[in-house]
Amino acid sequence: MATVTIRDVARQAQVSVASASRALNGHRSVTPATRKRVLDAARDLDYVPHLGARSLSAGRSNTLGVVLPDLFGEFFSEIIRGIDYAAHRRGLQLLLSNMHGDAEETAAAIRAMRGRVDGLLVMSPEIAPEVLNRSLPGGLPAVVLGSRVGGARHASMVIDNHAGAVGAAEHLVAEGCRRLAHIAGPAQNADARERERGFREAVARLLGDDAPLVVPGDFGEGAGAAAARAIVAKGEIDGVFAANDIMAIGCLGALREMGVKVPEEIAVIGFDDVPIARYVTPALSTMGIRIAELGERAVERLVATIDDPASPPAEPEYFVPQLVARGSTRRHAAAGKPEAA
Amino acid sequence: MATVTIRDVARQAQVSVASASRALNGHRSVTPATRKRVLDAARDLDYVPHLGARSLSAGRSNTLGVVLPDLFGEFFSEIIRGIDYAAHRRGLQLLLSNMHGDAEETAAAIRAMRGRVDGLLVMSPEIAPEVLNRSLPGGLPAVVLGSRVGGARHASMVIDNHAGAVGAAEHLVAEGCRRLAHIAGPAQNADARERERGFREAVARLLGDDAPLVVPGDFGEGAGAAAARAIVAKGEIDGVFAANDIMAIGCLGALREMGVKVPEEIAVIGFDDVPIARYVTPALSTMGIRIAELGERAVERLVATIDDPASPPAEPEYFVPQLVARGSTRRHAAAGKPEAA
DNA sequence: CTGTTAGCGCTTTCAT
DNA sequence: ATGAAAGCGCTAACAG
Repeated sequence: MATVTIRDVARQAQVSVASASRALNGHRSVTPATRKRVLDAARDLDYVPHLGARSLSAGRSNTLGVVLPDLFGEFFSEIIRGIDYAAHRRGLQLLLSNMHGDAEETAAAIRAMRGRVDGLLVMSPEIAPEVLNRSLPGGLPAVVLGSRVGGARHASMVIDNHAGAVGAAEHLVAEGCRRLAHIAGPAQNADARERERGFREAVARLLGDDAPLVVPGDFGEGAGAAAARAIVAKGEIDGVFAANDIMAIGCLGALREMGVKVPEEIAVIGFDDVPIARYVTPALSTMGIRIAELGERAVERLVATIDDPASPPAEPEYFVPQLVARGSTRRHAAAGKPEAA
Repeated sequence: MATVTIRDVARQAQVSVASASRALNGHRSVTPATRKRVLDAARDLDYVPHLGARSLSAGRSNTLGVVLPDLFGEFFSEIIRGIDYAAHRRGLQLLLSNMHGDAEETAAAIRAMRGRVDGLLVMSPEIAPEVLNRSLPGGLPAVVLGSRVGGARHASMVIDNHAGAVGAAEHLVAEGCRRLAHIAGPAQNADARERERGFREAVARLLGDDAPLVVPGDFGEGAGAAAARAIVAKGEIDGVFAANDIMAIGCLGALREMGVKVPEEIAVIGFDDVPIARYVTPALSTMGIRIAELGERAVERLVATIDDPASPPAEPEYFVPQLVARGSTRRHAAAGKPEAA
């Protein structure tokens, strides 16, 4: 029980703590003999280094701080998986803090990481970039996920929501839909706003429709179902683009209950490609983000920044969602590419 | 950029670091005047305490270590959510390490937490309890999830896999199934073994079947599909209990492809109640564990142990899975409780 | 190659 | 109520 420290090891091995430290850390300037003595002592005493102390003295914690919003369901676990994978490979630990709250709480969470992490991964779509930027401690390397940070003081990785939304609309049109509707996400969510904007632009351009039906939503399943009812009530609509997969799935369920055939009568496409999308019936078409990959890439960039703090100041990096066409939009008998014709 | 320390605050406020520390931490023995000076200085300098240093000197990190297996898909995100929620409420941070590997790696992960956490939450179904027990640092409070730790040196919370499996079999029989098969999990997984054992016992007791069909699996979707084919090939079977939901879902898909009607011809039930279960068609019946709740409860227990290290030594706490009956087993027209008749 | 000496930034006796 | 000083456990110059 009596926690054994490096001093105990040193004493037992009959060397100074300095030598013990060197031996333990594999420095070259140690006689094989001493090294062995130290290592043996460590083993005998079942010594485990105190990483907290090491961080303090070495000025490096080998830990990455991760601040995520709670709102993401499967998105959350996927991105963590990617982050964890990349961090793990590099022998880095993760200090996690997923947010249930507002900007203030996020700022607090970020502050709470001071002195415990070498860098920060922050994802915070509901908070204005400037606010976020202000909360980020000056000296600490950080990578911001999802939102574009104005000042560009930090690296950022953003999902090209606009392009994704355009892609979704294009796909629906290619599949023969002529009256599109959109189920929007929360108004205060920047990603959601961009998706709506992309949708409106694409619909105007492709179909000449300047006032498409846009039903408000909140990224939740229930909102998707409610939207489906509104859409059916309105009539005419033969293609729906939901701002995320969860709402698309809610929509699918409600359409089925109402006896509307998907994709024949109404085609539905989502956004994200969460794992569930493949399992619903019909399988959900969606604009897929390789979420885990995004997480991995973020770690890579963060590590690069940590290793070279003077590195080039942060071109935002874009992730363009890719169309994943599944049953919920496949209206053509053949699966061939329509564009090829 | 020049990181501001408590000394800077002290100097600016014209007091000693000791007083600064006291004021900052809300100790009572500080003149309101001094306190104000210190707090103002801290604000002016934008001081953020160095939590790593604080941990070292105070001997408390306000951080919980979490070691989880990577193998759990949605299970993972749910339990993290529960843990995070409970930790967050108590102002605790989470140091995360999810394992991709073997016992050795797990041991390393656990060791790597020394000196950075006040306690440990470990879930490690693939590793023998004794090995685990040995890896756990002596002085560190810990709660083990999932496996029953032999020595009982640590608190543990276990899922009653056996009872869950029995419940699943009973439900299938109550729904009128007479020939049951089981899709088993990985042989080295303790949870999986218990589920199989429970299934065998129940089938023997309820149907007098001492050698039911048990198809091997690995908790993956593909294994579930393969098992479905084996089961259909064998014929006769009218009820399937899969050791987890993912395999059950794979099974459902394969059955549909083969044109087998679920639940009319074959009823299917899973284990876990991952979020996806509600979304497949037909919706998957399953033995549900309130995963997030389990995580929360684990934190509670861990905190209790940390606060009172001399507390009673670890009765294992059981979580009994509850039947969640959905479409994949509902063979009666009415949804009323069959037992009531 | 090894030991001695300073800290890392903070909390906490122990005096005053 | 406040300050001086001693460490938490470890690493990193700096001498030898």
